[in-house]
Order: sequence, then C-alpha cells, then structure tokens
Amino acid sequence: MRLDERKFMILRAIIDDYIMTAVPVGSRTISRKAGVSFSPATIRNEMSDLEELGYLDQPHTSAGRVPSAKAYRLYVDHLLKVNEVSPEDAKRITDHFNARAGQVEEVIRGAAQTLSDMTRYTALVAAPQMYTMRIERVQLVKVGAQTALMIVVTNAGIIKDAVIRVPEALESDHLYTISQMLTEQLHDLTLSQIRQRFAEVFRDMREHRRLFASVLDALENRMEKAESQNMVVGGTTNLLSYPEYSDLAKARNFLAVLESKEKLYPLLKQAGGVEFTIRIGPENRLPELSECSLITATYRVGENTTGTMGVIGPTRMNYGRVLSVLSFMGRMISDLLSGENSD
Amino acid sequence: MRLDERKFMILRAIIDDYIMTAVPVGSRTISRKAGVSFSPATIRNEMSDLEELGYLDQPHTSAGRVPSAKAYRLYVDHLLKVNEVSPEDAKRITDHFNARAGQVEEVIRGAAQTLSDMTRYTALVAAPQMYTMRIERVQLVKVGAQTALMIVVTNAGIIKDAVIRVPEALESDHLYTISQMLTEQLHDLTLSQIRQRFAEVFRDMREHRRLFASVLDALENRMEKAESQNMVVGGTTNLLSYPEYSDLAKARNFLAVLESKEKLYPLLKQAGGVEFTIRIGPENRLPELSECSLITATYRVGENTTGTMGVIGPTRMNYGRVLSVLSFMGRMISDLLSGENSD
DNA sequence: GGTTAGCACTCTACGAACGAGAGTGCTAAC
DNA sequence: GTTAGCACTCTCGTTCGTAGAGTGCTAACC
Repeated sequence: MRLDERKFMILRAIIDDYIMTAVPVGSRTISRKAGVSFSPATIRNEMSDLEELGYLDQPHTSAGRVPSAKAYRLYVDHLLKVNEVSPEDAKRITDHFNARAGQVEEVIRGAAQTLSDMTRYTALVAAPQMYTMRIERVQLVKVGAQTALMIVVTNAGIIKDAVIRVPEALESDHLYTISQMLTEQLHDLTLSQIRQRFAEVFRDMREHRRLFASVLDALENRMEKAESQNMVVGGTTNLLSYPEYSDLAKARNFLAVLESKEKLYPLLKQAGGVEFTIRIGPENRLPELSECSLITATYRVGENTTGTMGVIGPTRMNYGRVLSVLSFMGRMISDLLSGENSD
Repeated sequence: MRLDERKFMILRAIIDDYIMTAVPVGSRTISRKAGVSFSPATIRNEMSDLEELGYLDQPHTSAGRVPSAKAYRLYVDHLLKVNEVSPEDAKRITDHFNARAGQVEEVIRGAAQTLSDMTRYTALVAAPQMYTMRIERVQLVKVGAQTALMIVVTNAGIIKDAVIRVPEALESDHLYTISQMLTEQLHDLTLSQIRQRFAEVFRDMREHRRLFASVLDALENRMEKAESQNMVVGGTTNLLSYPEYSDLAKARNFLAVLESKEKLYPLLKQAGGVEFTIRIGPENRLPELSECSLITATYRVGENTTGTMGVIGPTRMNYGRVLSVLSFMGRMISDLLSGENSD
C-alpha cells in the first residue's frame, strides 16, 4: 500500500484540522471540507489505510483519528509551505524592538518576549556563542577597593560583564591604562584565540600578572559557564491555555522543565549550526517534552558567530507560522546585534 | 461573648492544623490533639461560638471549620511567635550565597531563588531604592561609534548599567576624562540630588552639554523606570503544588499576575519603610491574590537605602517560618550589598 | 452550669448505571 | 471504485444512591 495523491490530501486535511481544534478528526468532518468530494465512508477507508501505515492514531475505537508523530514529520518534510512572514507579523516584530537598546542581553530578552507573544507558545533564546566573536575593547572599571567590573565589547555588542578581583590596590587611572593595553593586545581576536595571546602578553607585563590571570579567568571560565545561563525563556505560561495541558500534573511537569535551564540549554545547543531543526514529540530527548514539538533556528551575528533560539509548543503546533516568524526574527536579531556598533 | 483563654487555644489549634493539612478541621481532630482534654461536643460548642465571632468559616454545613482572614490576622498579631531562624535554615541561606558576586542584580536574583527554595512559596525581591544611594563613581565606556555604556557605582555596588547615545564622536580617552570629571562632580551625591548639581556642572562645561543631558536622562528616566523592572520573581511554580491551586483556571490567573511586574511592584512598594508587613487574603488589593497572603520585609543597604522583598503563599502559609527566614535574609542582603565595596 | 454521650440530620465525594452523541467498520448495492 | 445503511463501540455528562465525615440539638451527668 502506498501513499497516493488522495491519501496525502486527506492526511493533510486531518492535520490541518487537528492543529486548529485539538479534537480527534472524524470522517464526516473531512468529507464536509471544501475541495473534498468523497463521502464519509470513502474517507473512512482511506483513514483506515493511513492508520495501518502509521500516520494516524486512534485514541479509542470510536473516536476520530489523531495525527501521529510520523504524520507531523511527513507534514513538515513534504507538505509544509513556509510562507514569507505576513506584513502584520513583520510590523509587530519590528515595533517590539523599536525601544530596545543594543545590549546583547536586552535584545535576547526582547526576542524571547516577542516570539512568545506572537506565537502564543513558549520561546527560548540563547545568547550568541561567544567563542567566535571578535573583541573590540576590554575595559576595567573600579568598583570596590579590590574589585573591578570587566566589560567586554565585541563586534556583537556588549557581552555580559563580570566582577573580578583585583589583587593589587590599583587606582582608577591605572586601571584605565591597563584596560587600554589589554584592548590593544586583544583587539580583533576571538575569545578562543585569547589564551595563546595571553602567553605573549604575560611576558611583556610581568608586573600585573595576577590581574591578568583574573581577567583571563573571567573571560574563559565565567563567561563560558554563564553561557548556559545566558538563555531567556519567554511565555512560560502560554502553553497552559492549550487543552493538551488541562491536566495539572502534566502542566506542572512541563513548567518544571522550563525552570531548569540546565535541561533546556542542551536542547537548543544540539541544533547548533543548522538553520532550522524541527523535533517532533518523542524526537526530543526529554520525556517531559514527549508531547511537544521544538522548532529551533539559528541566527547570525557578524560573520561567523551564531546563536540559537526556539519555540516549544504542542505537537500540533502551527509549524508554518512559527517557521516564518522565527526566520524573520533571525534577521531582526542579526540586524540589531551586527549593526549596533557601526552606527 | 468574648474570646476567653480556651477559645484562643482552640482557634490556634485549628489554624495550626489547617496550615499543615489544608483540610477543613473537625471537632474530633481537635479533641484528639495532645493537650486538649475536652470531648468533641464541647469543642463543637466553642467552634460554633468562634464562627459567630467571625474567626471560622464553614465551607458547607457538614464540613469542618476553616480559619477566616480575621483568624489569621489574630494569629499573626497575637498568637504567632517568630523564632530565630533555625541553624539549618541559616546554613542553607549562607551556602546559597557563597558563590555570588557583588553585583546588585546577582544578589537580588540569588535572594529570590533562595527564598522560594527555602519556603516553597513564591518570592519577590525588588532592587534597593536608588534615590538614596550615594554615587561613588560614574564611568562611560565606548561601545559603538555613537554609543557608550554608562556604569554607576554606588555605595551599594553597581547599579544596572545603561547604554546611552553619545552625540559627538568621542574617543575612548576623551570619554574617560569626562567620566573622571563626572565622578568628581557627582561623588557622594544621592541620585535625587543630582539634578540640582547638574545645573552647576552645565555652566562650567558647555562643551559637552548634549552628552551630559544624555547621562542625566539615563540616570533619572531609565533608571527610575527600570526600578519597577528591577524586581525578580522566584519559585513561580511552587504554589502549584498546593491543593489550593488544583483548579487550573485559578492557577492560570495566579501565574498571569506573577508574570506582570507592573502589578506586582506596587504590592511590594506599598510596604515601603516598615520592617515587616503581612497582608492576608483580601487585604491585598489584587483580586487574583485574594486567597493568598503576602509577607514583605525591608532590607537596608548602607545607612539610609532600603529595598523590599516578599513571599507570596496561600493564606494558610507558615507565617512563623517565613518571617524568620525573611528576617535572616534581610541581614544577609545587607551584608552582601553594604560590605562589598569596602573589602 | 459546664460537660458530654447519643442521635438525627446534612452535605460531599465517589462510583455505578444509563442514555445521547459521535464515529467506526462492515456489507451490500450502485 | 464509491457510497448508503446499519449495527456496534466508546466517551461524556447526568442522575441516582450510598458511605463517610461532621454538625447541632437534646437530654443526661457531675
């Protein structure tokens, strides 16, 4: 038995209907649809075939049919047309960002908020990978007697600043001079090139060896560690309004996952590099998300720095719309983060 | 009819039991308690009196009794003993903070997390009021061609930095010089004293008028506005595990409030100044929280700067424990934020 | 007079029984 | 190959009845 034209058409109609209503779809429903000229009985035969092929599930004998994960997979692989984002959507997105400043964190936060508002699902946005960013400036600002704030400006804007210890008691002016030296030495390097570079710098400036060690530490450890923290979740409670989560226990489980960034970050990270990934139901590793789909997308910052974002919804999510919104959002973030430093 | 000794005792037993179980308390339950030597019938008579006095409610004729808001009020006003925080609790709190750096935002975030972990309720922590902080240093760091990051260091640590526009194209060195001037002029002033001060500064340095205007703007507008944003909510989903919220609609309503900081902030703000406030059920303005209690506490930073934090739980929350944890946490935050700059 | 045992009464929670409605699967006719 | 017809199945909402918990009242007790 093969998936002929008509089966395709019927499957598609079922998926479309189920995405809208979340109610098992019956044969009558399909046969009433515009463009369908078969009786319920015929549809029933086809549905029976589709079930045998594994594209449909039956919650119980006399309910309608529900698309299986395999069906969604077919849907996104072959049946889905990704439309250009609608002008209204585009406007809403750009409006959201008009007030935003250029700090990485603010852009990320705004993106998560906007994504979840637009899709009514839950959005994840991770800050761009910092290994490949080029440093433009490093500056230390005195905060306490033995502490300083380190600010790193890269071609993608400011990365999260960190408080570091300053072993010696240095005056503000002195710190500034050191900052200038650091900037000179590190300018245009990526974070991953820094360690080698530091070896050289060390030789020239033995005097502040411990301070430099602190800076290096902060650059490498703190920032890499913070990366998994540097992820924003938006619209956590959106999913609660879908009937899939009318079961409180399920809802609680789900919310618990969203609160643990340690679990979420790998999900996004897995997708690294590829422009879009769609993981449907059990294709997600986490059992808590086995009834969810996750669509991730990559955004670029500058030449070779990328970041990841994603949208989590029920498996019957509106894949087409989410994809188009994500794609537009990707361009938006790229513009905001890449363009910021040259204006 | 008056509240005699015995009625007090019985009411207290009922409240204690209800706080533990969330199940309406019957007369038998009380009479079985250690220290009570009356039969269920006697207890019933007293309960009937207590109901008439408005301290108990009856969900329906043949259920047990439930404490009213008035009862909780009495409880916290007269019956509650606030114990010193237990050594285990104290240890857990301090442990939580060991890894924290001294930035205001991090301390705030950590406090919310810890409070909610410890109490299993939902925690709110607002950043300290900035009007009364004294400025220690202002520094501008060049970020883009026409943008700079403004960092303000106060006696309570760093306040949230802001990106501002630099109208003129200034070099890094020049910005540093200006920063030094700003620091000199503004040192030891509170944020609220700045506007006057700026008038004078303006006269001396006409040259950078527009830059200063930006700085002033950022200091006043952005930061005051951000204040309501500068609040962290922790343990949002904790309350979902209480039977009070087994109704999904209620839970959703509640979570929606927690997502809107505009609604939450005034709740905390109302308490300004007083060391502790306890608002029980309807005493909260928000109808969504009419079945919750909110305990707020004030923490001090330095001499006359204060901030507010709070814990939201069901009306039958464990008032004693929350109060003691809040009080310890207040001291903790004060230490972390006031001490940071002198080490 | 305060306290208590006894008992009828009330209300909820829970499960069984039942009918309506939606949908299927099969058969036979077109 | 398509469709009408029909018996069958399963869920959902309703109703009904019962068990259990708890009250309120009365009368007896100390």
